[in-house]
Amino acid sequence: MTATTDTREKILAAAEQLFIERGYAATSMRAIADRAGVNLAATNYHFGSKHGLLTEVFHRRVEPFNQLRLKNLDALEAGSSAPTARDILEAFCSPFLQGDIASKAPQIVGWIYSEPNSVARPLLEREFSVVASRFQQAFAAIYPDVSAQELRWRFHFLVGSLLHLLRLQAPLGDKPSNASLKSGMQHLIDYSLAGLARP
Amino acid sequence: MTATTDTREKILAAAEQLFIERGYAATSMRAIADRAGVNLAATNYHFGSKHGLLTEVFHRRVEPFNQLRLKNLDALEAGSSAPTARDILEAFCSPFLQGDIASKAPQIVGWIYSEPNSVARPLLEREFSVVASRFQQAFAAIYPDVSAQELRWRFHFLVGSLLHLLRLQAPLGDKPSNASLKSGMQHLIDYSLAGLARP
DNA sequence: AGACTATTCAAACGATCGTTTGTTTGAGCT
DNA sequence: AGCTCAAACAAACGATCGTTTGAATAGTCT
Repeated sequence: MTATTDTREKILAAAEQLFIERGYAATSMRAIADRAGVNLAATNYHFGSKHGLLTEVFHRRVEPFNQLRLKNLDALEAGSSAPTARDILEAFCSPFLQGDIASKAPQIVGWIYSEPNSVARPLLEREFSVVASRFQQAFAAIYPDVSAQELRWRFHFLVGSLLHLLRLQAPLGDKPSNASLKSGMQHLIDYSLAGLARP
Repeated sequence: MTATTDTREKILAAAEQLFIERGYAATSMRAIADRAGVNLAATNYHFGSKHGLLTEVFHRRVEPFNQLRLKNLDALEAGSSAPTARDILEAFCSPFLQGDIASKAPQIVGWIYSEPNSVARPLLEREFSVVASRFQQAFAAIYPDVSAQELRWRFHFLVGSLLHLLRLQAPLGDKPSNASLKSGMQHLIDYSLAGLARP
């Protein structure tokens, strides 16, 4: 039993890292098995196929991550005073900084968006559509004078900035580190608030 | 002679489209040769290797494109009155809308940023480092009270929003079209100006 | 103990990968 | 006419791909 979860976990960890480093298509099942230190056939035994492994790698990180986002938003909306735009933005972004639950989530999310549409789109729709619409509604409640269409654009650009931060961690020329993601997120929030809260 | 350039051009066009659709690693030389309607060996004959083909596909679109960006910026700085932030931002973004010179450039640029670092990074450094630093200097001249570090962050987020727009054309739920890229670019400029020009 | 189930393993399956080979083609030149 | 050489071609190279097989192994229950 422990051997099973051990093997599964080692495969997931190895696949996760290799997908982030090289992308899905450029990562072979053999490379995954080698890095995990398990037999090649174990990958197909536990996950059925390469695509099944991809789905599981992505889901196990993003699912608890999105749960935390929604919990944050629920807490805000259940509060006595109306949440500010900064509150909502931090509820959306801060889970990327929680080391315990989301140590790899930033890189996973940054990576999956960069896969070809045929690979990424089904996973994105399944995991993110609920969260995206919930947060857009939250912003709409704050900015009643901004049209839904305009708000979608602003949210779109916010997500783009966020993904770029997650993928590169720091601007070109700077070197990435854990600290730079945290401070980068603060810069991102200040930057995005200016774009979101326009007349 | 015309047969030569014909074959080269057909290969480049086919590779360009397939790289955008499926990504570099997932696109085979056979798929490229098939779509181009040429012999498989012609691909290696004309470009040396798959990586050589990638380099050429990327360079031939981005080179004239960046030239136009720099020409726009030169024209602004040579003008009688000092350029505004909007002027500079439009000099940076508008070439994506020039159908003749850059019909495929938006998708090419959006795609290359999403390739794994081992593939994308060398190409990005070679083609974009000059343009990026020139435009950052232009912004620095306008905002003398903003530190260079802070300005790099803001430029970083601007690029992220731009790339997200180029990759998806429209927010999720909306359908992409030529018109939506043009109007999306206007939304992007308004959005980014707010984030760039903060106290 | 013996039967049953879950997991690991070495080995191989056919398919497809990027690249190379040796030959044939055809236009330009003397 | 004969010569030259870039270009196109069919065919194959060895390597690697995702996946499957069937036997060996370990753990659990009666």
